[in-house]
Amino acid sequence: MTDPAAECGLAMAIRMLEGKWKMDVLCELDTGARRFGRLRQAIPAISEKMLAQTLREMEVDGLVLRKVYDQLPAKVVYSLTERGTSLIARSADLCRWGEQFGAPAAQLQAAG
Amino acid sequence: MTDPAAECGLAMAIRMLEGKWKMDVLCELDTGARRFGRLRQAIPAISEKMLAQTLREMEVDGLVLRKVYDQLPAKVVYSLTERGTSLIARSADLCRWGEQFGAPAAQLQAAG
DNA sequence: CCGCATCCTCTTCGATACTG
DNA sequence: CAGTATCGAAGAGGATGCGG
Repeated sequence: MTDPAAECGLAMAIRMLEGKWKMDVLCELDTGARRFGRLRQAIPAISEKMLAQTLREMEVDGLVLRKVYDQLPAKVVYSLTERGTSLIARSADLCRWGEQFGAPAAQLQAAG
Repeated sequence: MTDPAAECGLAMAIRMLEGKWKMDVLCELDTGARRFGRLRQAIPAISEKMLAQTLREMEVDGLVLRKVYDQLPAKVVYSLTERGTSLIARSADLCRWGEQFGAPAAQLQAAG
């Protein structure tokens, strides 16, 4: 673990965001707090298993807050923590970078 | 592919950076152009296969430039493209975010 | 309604051996 | 020196069924 990349804060941010569904959940929760079922509707392609797993990981990383209401039927509301929202805010530069340089990459792949 | 996350430039940047070795190669090449063997020395844990594969992907994404010198023994030099360097520059905010919020996450995992 | 358990598949990655 | 080929292990992710 003496690699310089391991010490880089960017590497840590990438680890929290990599995976098939992290960005989808992050984007959805950025528009407001959501219940489990509502998230499933918003991300139709995701399975229950992966949604639960993704939310757990993001909760452990401190990106997502999980609030349980003890009632029947069960009710759980997910929302972004301050850490989650700050992550999005700090990603603005990189987001614009992707929008600016995204297209050429697809062309390279299509040509190759 | 109608997910909002798929259209986000950040998602594209993440895809280019995710994977076990992308950050290591990016950080190393950020310090200057390197030959294949030199990169292996700098990242001891990586295998030849994974280094070659990682470099290929980054080349396809337009992050890395691969320059071949037709001589014996073979000589290939890798360097960051302007796109690659701009990616690093635009990641500064996120990097600081990771340094700031990184430690608490490890504590959460250790506690859980 | 929320989410875990199981089983299965596909991709990723590591180890080893081989080529120009 | 700079890769490619092949094999096998490990993990991610999908489908389905069950429990609180």
